[in-house]
Parts: sequence; structure tokens; C-alpha cells
Amino acid sequence: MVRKTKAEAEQTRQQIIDAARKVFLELGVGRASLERVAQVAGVTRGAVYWHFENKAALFYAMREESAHVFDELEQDLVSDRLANPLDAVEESLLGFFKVLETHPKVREVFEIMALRCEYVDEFAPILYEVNKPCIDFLARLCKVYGWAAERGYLRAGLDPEAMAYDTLSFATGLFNNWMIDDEADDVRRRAHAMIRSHVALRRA
Amino acid sequence: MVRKTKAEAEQTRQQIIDAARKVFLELGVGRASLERVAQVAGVTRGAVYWHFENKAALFYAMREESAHVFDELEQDLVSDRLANPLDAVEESLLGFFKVLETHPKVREVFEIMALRCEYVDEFAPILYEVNKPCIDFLARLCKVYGWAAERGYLRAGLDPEAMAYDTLSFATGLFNNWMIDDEADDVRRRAHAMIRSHVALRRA
DNA sequence: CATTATACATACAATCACGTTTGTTTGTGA
DNA sequence: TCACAAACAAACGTGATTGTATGTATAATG
Repeated sequence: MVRKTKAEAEQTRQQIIDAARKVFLELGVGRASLERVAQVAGVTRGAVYWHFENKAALFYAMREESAHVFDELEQDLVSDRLANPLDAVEESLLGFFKVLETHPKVREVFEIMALRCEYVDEFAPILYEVNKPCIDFLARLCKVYGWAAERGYLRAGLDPEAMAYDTLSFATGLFNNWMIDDEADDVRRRAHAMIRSHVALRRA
Repeated sequence: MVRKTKAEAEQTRQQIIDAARKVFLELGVGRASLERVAQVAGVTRGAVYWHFENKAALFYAMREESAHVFDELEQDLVSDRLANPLDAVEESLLGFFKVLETHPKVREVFEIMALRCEYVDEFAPILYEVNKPCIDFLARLCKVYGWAAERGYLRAGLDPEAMAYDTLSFATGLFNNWMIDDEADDVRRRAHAMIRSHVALRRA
């Protein structure tokens, strides 16, 4: 009972990625054996090695699935469809965490990348790929805060670039605290209010 | 040539911890074998297992060394020795990153914890111990921002608690971006300016 | 319809790291 | 000084993973 149809093969490939996500999340990337991934996927290691060269390749494939969910989101930020650019910043940040809330797969992948992966050797390059959208986000923030300043929406005396860096750090930190999700600070429930308060801080 | 003096034994223990830090940083905690740690320390696995129960215990010991470097720093925040509490916040944040710059061992431990460790099983509890100082920091920030509001140093209309959460996220994010240290954003060089700009944002 | 490459399952070999046990020397306390 | 335990080194056994090699049934292709 082998040699399945192309569609079926693609399906098993997807099953393997889904299984990898579960196993990576539970055991961490390092301790996750491809044997266990295969078990959870309902196949053998033969199938895993057929579709992916090794664990790193599987990790990259898993990541790429969720990487491009935010493309439209970033596009929104600089679309300039809102009169007040600061509203665009707010919406962009709210949208990011909304995705984390509504897309469990994406959330799990980000949790793996934040807390269940050691960035050495084959995995070290991922760190910079993960960081790349952040650099983009920073550039967009600079532009948008610049617009806000020009149009008088940014409080007088505030430097757009400085605001961009501040917002980048804020977003990064909120993301990390959101992932850890300690009951004591309850960041996950406060996230929306925090975002609004963060942006309000620089409104004219 | 065994049965060394107590002082010598303590020294080898320290050598093992130092070696662990190097190996963890290079290979990640998961891939770091105690054999390699022993080699770098100039001993055998026998010595490692004599001083530490296993890799996790060694990790905990390594961490604890650097954990209490910031105690005085947090104390400073609520010491109320500065007229303007916002200056205390600024100094506290600057002090944190100054420690990272001046204490390479501490920096390495924090880099291991941020990027070279998978928080599962025996390592999962560490995540909450790491987060505990953050909770403390948040509480202190609430108090200090409250003082600032009372004394009129906080810009009118700003909620002290909201400011505390914003600063916590900022600090967390700055720390993470500082660790990744991409040349593109150059956060590590801008850190001081970012901190000052962050605090300035809420001055009256 | 014969052939071929696909999509796996199974089997194999090799390494590696871990925990434990045993052995050895020598500080140290009585 | 004597007995004991500290502070390791060395050896042992074991299970877990990895990569590869081989087998095989069947979908695709001409």
C-alpha cells in the first residue's frame, strides 16, 4: 500500500509538518526525534526522510507556512488609507496579536521559535530571517511616524525615528511576555489595552 | 592526584560552570554534552557528576551565579533617592544594559537563556523564575510611576499602571533585540538613546 | 500496457551521550 | 596516626537517534 497519488503525498507531507509542530512544541526542537514525529503523523521515518532532508529542513518548512501570514498586515501599515497614521500603527499591532489569538497553528510556531528552539548551527540563520520582518517593520514605522508628524498627528517635539524604535521594542517585548504568559502580570489579557495606551502616548 | 583541598574542589566546580557557559553558548544547552563540558574544564565527566547531578543542575548553578547581579539595581529603583522618580526608572534601565556590557559572563548567561535553551521538561520551570524578576520590576514600576504622578513629574493624564506595563514591554523587547543584535537596526548602539527617549516620552 | 520513477516501509550500521559503578588517592577530623 | 570520606578518573552497559540502504507496490507516463 504505497505509491500514493500526488495529492495524497502532499497530504502526508502536511501531516508530517503538523506532527512536527506538535512534537517540537511538546519536546522542543532538539529533543524531538523524527521517529516520534513520524509516529504522530501516522507514518514511518522513511516518509519523513522522503519529504525532508533532515530535522532542520522540516523545521524550515514548518516555519515558512506561518511566516507569510503577516504579509498583508505589514502592507496595511503603509497603505496610508487611514487619515491618522497612528491609527494604522495601532491597527497593525492589534492585528498581529489577533492573528496569534485566532490562528493556533501560527501561535504554536511562534511559541516554538521563541521558547522551544536553540539557535545554533543549522538553526542560527533562522534567527536573522525571523529578525528580517522586524527590520522591515521598523522601516515602515519610521515612515508612518514621519507622516504622522507631517500631518500634525504626532505630539510636538517627538522624533519619528525614536518613536519607531520605541514601538519596535514595545512590540517585541509584548510578544515575548505574551508567549510566556505569566498569570501574575496577565499580559495576554491586557495586550489590547497596552497597545492602545502605547499609541495614545504619542498622539498630539 | 585526587582528593584535593576544599578550596581546590571549589575551584574545579567553578571551572566546570565556566566551561558549561562556553559550551552552552557555542552548542546550545541541548547539544552540549557533559563530556565536552568536562574537556573544556580540564576534567572528566566524573568530576562533573560529582559536583552536579546532571546537566539541568549545572545549568541552574550557572544561572544562579548571574541571577543576583541585578538585585542592587532593583533596589535602586524604589530607593526614592532621586527627586524625580522618572530619573530612577531611566537609571535603572541604563544600569541593566550597562551590566550586560561590562559583565561578559552575565551577558553570555542571558544570551544562553534567550537564544540557546529550550524551555521544556526540567528547563520549563526556569522560564517562570526568569520571569519573576520581571514581575517584581513591573510592581516597582507601578509604584515609582505612581510617585511620579503624585509629584507632578508624570505628564498629566497618563495612567501609572499603563506606563509600567509599557515600560516592561519596552525593556523586554529592547533586551531581546539587544541579544539578537542585527547590524541593520543597530539596537545595541542605540540602546542608551532609546531608553532616554522612552522615559522622556512620559515626562511632564 | 509496459516501464519507470514515485512514495513510502523496513532493515541496518554506527555513533553518541547518559547514568552508574568501581577504583584510587589523599585531605581531614577524631 | 588512623580511619574514613572527599574528590575525582576510568570503565561499563545501555538506550536513543541518525543517516542510509534496500525492498516494494503502484501511480503516472508514453
